[in-house]
Amino acid sequence: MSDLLERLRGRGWRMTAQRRVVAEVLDGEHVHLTADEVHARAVAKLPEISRATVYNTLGELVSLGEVLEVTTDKRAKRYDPNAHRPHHHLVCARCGAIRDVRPKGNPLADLPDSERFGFTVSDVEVTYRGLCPDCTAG
Amino acid sequence: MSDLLERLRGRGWRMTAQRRVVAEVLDGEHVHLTADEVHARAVAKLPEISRATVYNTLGELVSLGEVLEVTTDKRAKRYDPNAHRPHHHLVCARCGAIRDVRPKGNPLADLPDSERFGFTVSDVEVTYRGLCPDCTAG
DNA sequence: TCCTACAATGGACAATGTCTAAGTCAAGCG
DNA sequence: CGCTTGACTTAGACATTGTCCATTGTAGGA
Repeated sequence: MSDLLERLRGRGWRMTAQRRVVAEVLDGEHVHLTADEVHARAVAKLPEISRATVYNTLGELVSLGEVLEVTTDKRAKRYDPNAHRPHHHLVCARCGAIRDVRPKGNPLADLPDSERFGFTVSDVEVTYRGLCPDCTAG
Repeated sequence: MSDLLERLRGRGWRMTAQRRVVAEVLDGEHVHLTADEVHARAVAKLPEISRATVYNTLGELVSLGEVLEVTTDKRAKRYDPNAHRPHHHLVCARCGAIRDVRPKGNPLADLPDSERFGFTVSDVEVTYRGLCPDCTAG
């Protein structure tokens, strides 16, 4: 949204048609798109945009903390525009559908010092796996 | 170990030199290898083993539940021979090192029905991210 | 020992992501 | 308003990881 564009401009991001389009695509649908899906949608709005630019722009958005990378399977990374609201993911093992969920506890607190092996732990990623209603029925 | 080979034989697995080598590699080091790393180590023991066979065998071991697939980044899948002891992973964001850890809580229980959206949830995967001691210091 | 179904091989192919050299353009400056 | 400049974009080659298939080999039973 313009929010996002505003923030980026404020950080000295040079605004180009390509970047605007990528940001719009991410903001338009709050689903988790792969880089290629983002590219496909971007091409629909700006036919000459290149794949490299989409990858670059996504990478920059991730660095800036505006977008999260999600790796649920080992196919493509997915990009999650919902970076400012902490949440986890529920993935269908059959069809790959992804839902955002918000469990109760705080998994970070569940990792005692004795299990940290000197690591500076800064983040947790929780992925629930199962079958979505459609795949359960089918 | 022979344990693993025993179990596989008991399930009617046809025993070949290639499969034995792959099982040995996985069992030898309790670290998390990528498919190509498994292949490299297997080649050292049995030079003519092919990449396809390693991939096939790893896939079968996963299907049989003897080995777990771990996807921490979007590089290669990693294979975790520690399938019979539930655990989670602690990953260094810089160098990629992986440790097995055992947090206290049960994240499955932290996902209320209202957040399950009709899914049949069967599994959770928790990945802690941070910096390992070496990378924290460096 | 011989048969046969299952397994292995190797090489082509597919999917995703990265890099580079050259051209293009946003935005500040005069 | 028109330069200038360095950041941005492009196209396509390349790299990595994984999958498929037709052919050849072999484990294990009869």
